[in-house]
Amino acid sequence: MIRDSRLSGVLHILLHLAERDGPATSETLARAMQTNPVVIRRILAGLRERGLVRSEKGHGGGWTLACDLAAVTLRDVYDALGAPRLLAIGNRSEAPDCLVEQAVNAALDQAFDEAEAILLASFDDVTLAALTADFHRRLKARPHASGVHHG
Amino acid sequence: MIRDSRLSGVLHILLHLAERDGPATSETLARAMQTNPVVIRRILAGLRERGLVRSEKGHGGGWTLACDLAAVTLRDVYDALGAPRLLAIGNRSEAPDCLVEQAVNAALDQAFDEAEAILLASFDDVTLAALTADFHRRLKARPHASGVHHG
DNA sequence: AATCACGTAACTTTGATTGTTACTTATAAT
DNA sequence: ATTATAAGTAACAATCAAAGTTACGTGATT
Repeated sequence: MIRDSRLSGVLHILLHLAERDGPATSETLARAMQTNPVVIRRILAGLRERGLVRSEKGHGGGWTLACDLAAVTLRDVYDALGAPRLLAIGNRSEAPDCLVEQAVNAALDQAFDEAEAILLASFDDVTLAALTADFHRRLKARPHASGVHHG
Repeated sequence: MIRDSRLSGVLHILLHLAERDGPATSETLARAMQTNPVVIRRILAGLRERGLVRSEKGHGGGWTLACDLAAVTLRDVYDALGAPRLLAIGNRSEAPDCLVEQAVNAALDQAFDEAEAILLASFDDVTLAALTADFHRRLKARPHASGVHHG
């Protein structure tokens, strides 16, 4: 079971954008994220629809932030990604008329629902501004680091 | 991202075993679970090492419960499966020296750890006996259902 | 001995994500 | 206008883990 790291990745991108003046191209972002420009465009397409980023074609084009960092939470970003599944384990949904399976599912679903709610509530509590603030704290503590990527 | 349903599946198996007198063969269990005997053996192998089930070879052999249902929790079963990953999303762990990534990871890890702890605590709270009790409640509410599989 | 059932290694299939190529469309600079 | 740049997107390939399958070995019962 492979871990979906799109949320982590897109936050990474947003924070990088926040540290730039001008637009960043998919090409640039892809190099920073060690992936492919098309992957970047795919991920950011959802965010653009939510008004979190803007894209411009042609010369001098690329991606820019289009939101107030203090007003956007991890939950907003998660939703913009299409609210992907949070839990790696789940119920077999075959034979739902089996009473044994119903009993098992009922017990597990309660635990799963609770955990998901906790996670989403945590996402609600963190703004992008809090992340950039944390980044600058780290930068201050290690001033020799540039904060941007080399490759 | 595919969901790991081994926990759900193995609980299903354990409850079925609890409803039987004699041993059940991998063949029988596989039919009930709509899967392959080898898959059953693979899953139950971990449980046998933990003493939750016993297996006997040869004529009249098969799988039997080897534990006190009231003393075993979902957590024990989960651990016997090798404590598979609970969360479907996670951090990109590339470029860990990037301060942006560190800030992102710190925020997410806190949320992830909390959700995992909640989930495991829920597992601790449910015994197999509670599951069988729930099954019998359902059976009583729908007495026409057999509780076992047809196939 | 013959049959039954688990033990296990090796391989195949499946399903979702991610990566890649190729091409189109829109914008800016010359 | 032409050229260069960069996103938009469809289609395809590569990857990877889980699940399924085959084949054969081991041990127990009859």
